[in-house]
Amino acid sequence: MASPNAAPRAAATARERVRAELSREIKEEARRQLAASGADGLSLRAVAREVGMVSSALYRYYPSRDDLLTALIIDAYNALGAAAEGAVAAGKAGPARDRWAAACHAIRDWALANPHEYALIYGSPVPGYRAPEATIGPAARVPLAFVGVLRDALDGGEVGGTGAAAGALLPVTGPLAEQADALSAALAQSVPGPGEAAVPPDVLVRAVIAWTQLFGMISFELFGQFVGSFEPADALFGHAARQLAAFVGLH
Amino acid sequence: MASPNAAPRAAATARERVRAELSREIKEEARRQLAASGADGLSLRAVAREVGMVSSALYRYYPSRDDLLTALIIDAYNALGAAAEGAVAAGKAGPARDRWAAACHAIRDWALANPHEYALIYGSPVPGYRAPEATIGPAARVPLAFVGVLRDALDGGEVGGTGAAAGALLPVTGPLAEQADALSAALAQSVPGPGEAAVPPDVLVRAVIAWTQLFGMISFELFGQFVGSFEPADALFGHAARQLAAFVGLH
DNA sequence: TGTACATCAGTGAACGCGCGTTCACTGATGTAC
DNA sequence: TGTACATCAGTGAACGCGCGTTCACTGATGTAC
Repeated sequence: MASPNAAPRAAATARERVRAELSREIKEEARRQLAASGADGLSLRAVAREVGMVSSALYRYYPSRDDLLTALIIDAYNALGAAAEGAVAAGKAGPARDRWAAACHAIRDWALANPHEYALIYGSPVPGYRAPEATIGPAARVPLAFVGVLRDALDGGEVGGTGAAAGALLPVTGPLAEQADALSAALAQSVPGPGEAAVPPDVLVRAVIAWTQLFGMISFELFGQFVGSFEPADALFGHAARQLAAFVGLH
Repeated sequence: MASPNAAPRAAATARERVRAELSREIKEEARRQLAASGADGLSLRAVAREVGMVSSALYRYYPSRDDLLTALIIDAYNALGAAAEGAVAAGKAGPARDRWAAACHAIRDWALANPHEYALIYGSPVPGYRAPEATIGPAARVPLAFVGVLRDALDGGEVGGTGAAAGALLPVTGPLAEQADALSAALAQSVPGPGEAAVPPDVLVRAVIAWTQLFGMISFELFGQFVGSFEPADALFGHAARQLAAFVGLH
């Protein structure tokens, strides 16, 4: 803001404010079209039409269709990440297992409310589109929210240790153990976060399994693989969320 | 074949054989384009060009682009189903847990070898396309292959009963239990199959969880969510397949 | 075996559509002195 | 406060593309007697 080579004036000029406003408005309309008809239904010309501009004018705001799509992808990751983080934070007082399940529910709720945005980030890749690096950070928020739950639980002694329950758990060995160790180390140093305990590899691997299960189940629900069996999937989802939190070893 | 109102001659006429041949050739070319550039890259005109026909001629074989797509979807489901069934059958002599894991590996291998066909059936729905009833049967082959493993295992006493291992397993109750009961009953009567034992609801639910985990993990691998952590995912996959077979309760 | 007719496969032109992107331009808004 | 100039937003026309589908047509292949 007040840095030497920032905007010419400390406050945003009128032009800049209008520009930011219109950028937002264009993105909003694009999101509306995405929600209505999916990523393929997103057309620059249609967005321009709706915003009341000529199509070429959009190029003053987004250099190409892909850039607009990238903005939507980043927003979607951030919205979903925020939902997960919010659920975790809201459950601060309760047991770790509940926080984990709450994050799962928040993610599902968001996905059901925003199916096309979900499909955009977790469905088949958009053909011809290559996700830029800027999406990596926002995409990591959901997994990091789960890691946050794990760390808090580790700090509070809320992981594993029931003994009997561990009977059906397979040991993590070989190359998988190496990958998990490396990830655990990377998390410990790059994300100082609240908890200080490093996540043990076997817990991390079980968490990854739970994480993939979550998104597999949501995708199946959204993409129609449950028709005629577990539809509506609310009961299945609630059970699975709790079951997998238990599987991870959370109390 | 020899029924009264079948084809005019018992044997297919030359014309019919040519027609069947060309239908196959068109579908093959369509599959090639699908594999090369995904469902959106599939264009009737391009297929016609490659097959050496004028685009309108395709309409003698497939009434519309959607019908061609449907044919590809059915083939994909059948190919994947056959792969899963084959893996199960090949493991007949071994323990149930291995048969389950073998099916998982067969499915993943197929998905990695045919990513666009996988995306076609398990990725985000193709916009504007509505899957006809004819896809239901082929789509059921994979889940039914898993059910087959469960039934054989139940017949052979290869499910559950370890006691200690069941500690981390949550009971299946309420509406979920009802859905699972209904599905179990439907399976028992509509698919007589090899095993005679009905699948207990809690086993069925755990199997569904394992099933969704499998596809979640494959989708994450294929769609790039593991980059930088568990890539390559071979070790993770092998572990997860065995771990979830154990989770289901298979020996 | 031969002729008259019906069926079918494939052609080529056309319809109507929408798309992403570029480019030279006109005004309006801002900046410097 | 006023003028000269630079920056920027938005216009309108155009380029070049490919698509799915329809339709009247020409030949070739089959069928019936």
